[in-house]
Amino acid sequence: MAPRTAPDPARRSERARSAVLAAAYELVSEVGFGRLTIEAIAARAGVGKQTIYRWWPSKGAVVFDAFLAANGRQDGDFSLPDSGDLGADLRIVLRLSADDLTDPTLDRTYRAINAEVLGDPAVQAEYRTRLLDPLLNVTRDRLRSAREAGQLAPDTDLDFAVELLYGPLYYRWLHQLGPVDHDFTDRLVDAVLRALNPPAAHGRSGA
Amino acid sequence: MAPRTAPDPARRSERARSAVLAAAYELVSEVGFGRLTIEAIAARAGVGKQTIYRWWPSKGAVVFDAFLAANGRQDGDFSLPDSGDLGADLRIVLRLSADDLTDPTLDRTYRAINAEVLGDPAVQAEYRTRLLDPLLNVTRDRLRSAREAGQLAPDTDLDFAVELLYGPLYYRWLHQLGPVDHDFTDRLVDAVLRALNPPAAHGRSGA
Amino acid sequence: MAPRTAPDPARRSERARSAVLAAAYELVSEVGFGRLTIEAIAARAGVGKQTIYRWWPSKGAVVFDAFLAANGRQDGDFSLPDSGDLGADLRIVLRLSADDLTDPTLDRTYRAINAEVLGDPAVQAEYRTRLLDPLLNVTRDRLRSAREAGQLAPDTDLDFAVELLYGPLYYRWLHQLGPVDHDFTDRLVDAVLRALNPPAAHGRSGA
Amino acid sequence: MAPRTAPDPARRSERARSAVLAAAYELVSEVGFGRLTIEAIAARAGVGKQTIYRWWPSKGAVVFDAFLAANGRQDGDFSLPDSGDLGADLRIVLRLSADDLTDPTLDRTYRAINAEVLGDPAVQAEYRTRLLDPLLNVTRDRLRSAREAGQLAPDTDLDFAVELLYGPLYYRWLHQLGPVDHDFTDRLVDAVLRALNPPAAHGRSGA
DNA sequence: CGATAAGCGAGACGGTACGTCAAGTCTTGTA
DNA sequence: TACAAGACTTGACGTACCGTCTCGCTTATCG
Repeated sequence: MAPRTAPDPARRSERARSAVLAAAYELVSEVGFGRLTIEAIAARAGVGKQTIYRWWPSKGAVVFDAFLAANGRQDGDFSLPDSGDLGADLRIVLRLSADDLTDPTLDRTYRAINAEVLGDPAVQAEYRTRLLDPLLNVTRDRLRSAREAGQLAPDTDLDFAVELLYGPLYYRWLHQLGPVDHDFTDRLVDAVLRALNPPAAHGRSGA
Repeated sequence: MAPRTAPDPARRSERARSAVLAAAYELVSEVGFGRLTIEAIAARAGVGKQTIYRWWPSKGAVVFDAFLAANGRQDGDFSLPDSGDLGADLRIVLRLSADDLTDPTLDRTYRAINAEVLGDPAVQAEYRTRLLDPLLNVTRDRLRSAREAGQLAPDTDLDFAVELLYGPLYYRWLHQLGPVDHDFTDRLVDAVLRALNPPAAHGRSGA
Repeated sequence: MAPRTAPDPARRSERARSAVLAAAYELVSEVGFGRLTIEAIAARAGVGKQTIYRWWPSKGAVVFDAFLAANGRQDGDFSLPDSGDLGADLRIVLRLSADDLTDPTLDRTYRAINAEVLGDPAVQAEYRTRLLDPLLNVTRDRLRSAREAGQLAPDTDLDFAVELLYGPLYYRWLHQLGPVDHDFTDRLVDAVLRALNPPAAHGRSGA
Repeated sequence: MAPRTAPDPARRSERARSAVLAAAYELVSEVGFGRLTIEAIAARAGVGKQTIYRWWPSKGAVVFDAFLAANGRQDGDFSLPDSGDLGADLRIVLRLSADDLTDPTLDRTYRAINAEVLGDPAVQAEYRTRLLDPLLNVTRDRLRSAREAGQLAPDTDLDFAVELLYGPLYYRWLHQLGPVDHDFTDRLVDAVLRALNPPAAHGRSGA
């Protein structure tokens, strides 16, 4: 009944798919997302435009897939260490995030993606499910395990905690308010842990 | 030295200028920044395209000016209350920020501007000087007065404190992680004050 | 060697081609060549501008093709009658030319084309090869056959003769020096034949 | 009552007038009529655009005036020699015409003017009265004096004769059918005289 | 195992918007 | 009040890409 016969994934050309993703990844870091065109991707990839339109709904989706393919988060295989020392573990993951944001190529691509996220709810949804939520989830999991271990108050709002942690990092990076370095992320972790611990929690994690 | 003879601001038509800004402001909230076109702005404003190109370097700059003109931050005339109660004062300003971000029209325009900021360093610079820095400055001033009043530790890093405050708010709004309401901002203020005033507050800050 | 990848004529849309030519032909006779725009042709033809730019180098070339398509000289299939009576045959062809020049639509289009010819050497070259030379050639051929039949002096300069014939016709038409009618062309043929015949050619043509 | 107050010729700036004409004349020979712009004329002349629009109705009129001003035909002061030898006198004037048409600058300007003539009846009318008719008139006068001297038949159609003379010259020049040199014009004069004086010349003209 | 239907590259198509150019008009001092 | 200067509205330019639509040409099941 569907007038538009959906393409058959079984017959999809792997060669074309990866050429498109590679071309998109290169181009977005060369010219930025705004100046990136489907035609340029097709030309660089040696692919017909229709092949792109057949498999991706939008330019954002292509770049997105390209980013995921190049940065290997697509398999949800990453998690936080759990050394028992919450502060140490958070410092590790925030330092890694800072390193990513600081890498020139990733910085550019990240900005491109964030700009798209701001402008297109569909892209935002995909960004959430494929990139952001996985990161927030593993962080939340680590906080939960700390809460269960009694290192955080039983009523700690984990969602809120995660936002306290990543919000300032993201804010500083996006608006270039200062260096996104390990000193900053370490101080950030300390501050968030202070905020999360009730006043009476004298003995505390840092101790 | 200028290769392209610059237009003479003295001869600029105020009628055209304000018509453009009004049209841009309306359109960006109607169709979003991505679907906004210079031609549509010119048509709505009853202005020649050249008049826009003569006075603004880019679509982003027009929208930006339109936003500033409509939201009157250009005169730096706003500041925080200073009731003596830091927490109360911060709650007020964060609530106002949340209200702005929640207003449907402002939300859309804000996203458009932020997308531009991400894509164009020049736009970002203007965003910083004309919108963001004034806000951060008045907030920092309030924190400073609190520090001088002995309500915060003398070595409190005010820049960092400001980022702790606005970062999570912005993060939640941008990625739609949850409702941007007064409950959230109130809890945020509390958390930040806890982070700034460590649990053993008296002992520590007094040390 | 071609820097700009040439379009593939095999893929050319016949529908678009003929719609463009028809629109151009209509418009040039409606508004004249000067007020004719590519955009108007594209709009009338229901065609994208790019389709015109893809296949024709200039507005003049489009109008030109339109004229040829509408007046069917492109196949060089026309020739002069050869009744044996040179004067009679020339009178026929000049009368036909005069009729063309007198037709209101053709007049307007002809003027447009001639104006282009004057302003653009490339258009002129095409005008020569596709419109003018074919006409001059068949006329020259008829004169040659007359020369071979002994009706003209053996040393008659055929190129010159042809110019004597069409020059005054064209001149009168272009500058509107008088009616371009059969009386005029008949007298013109007589005059040219007198000019071509040596003084001693007593008995002949006029007799 | 007239809403648009006509400019007062008495207050006209001679400096501006001649600067405009000079600039127009230079530019038309540099870039051709098609690429000539009013703005360029104004800029080159150091004149406001409005000054041009105030005194000339169209680009064609400016170029026209410029041409006349530069080539001094505006005072109708020229005429043909009358040596008593019609052929010799015609050869002289046709040679001069050919020289004009051959001069690179005049050629370009002439083509520009003729293109305008073709496209605009108003320009054509002015061309007739200010350039073409004066030339045809003096030629016609010379032919008339020859007719009165019995060198041409009493019933010779002088208008027709003039067209026979200039038509082929103009035709060859415009369509670049061959060299516009003295050999050509001399042969043209001979041919026209043959056409006007039929073979049985003596008998006839003497009758 | 050969037909047949899909994905593929290529690229022409009808469109929209771009950023530029020049048209002709209007405004603002200056002499 | 004519002038130089130049900003204004208008409209066409020629270009870049959009997303859709044929084209032949592999390729890889299935009848």
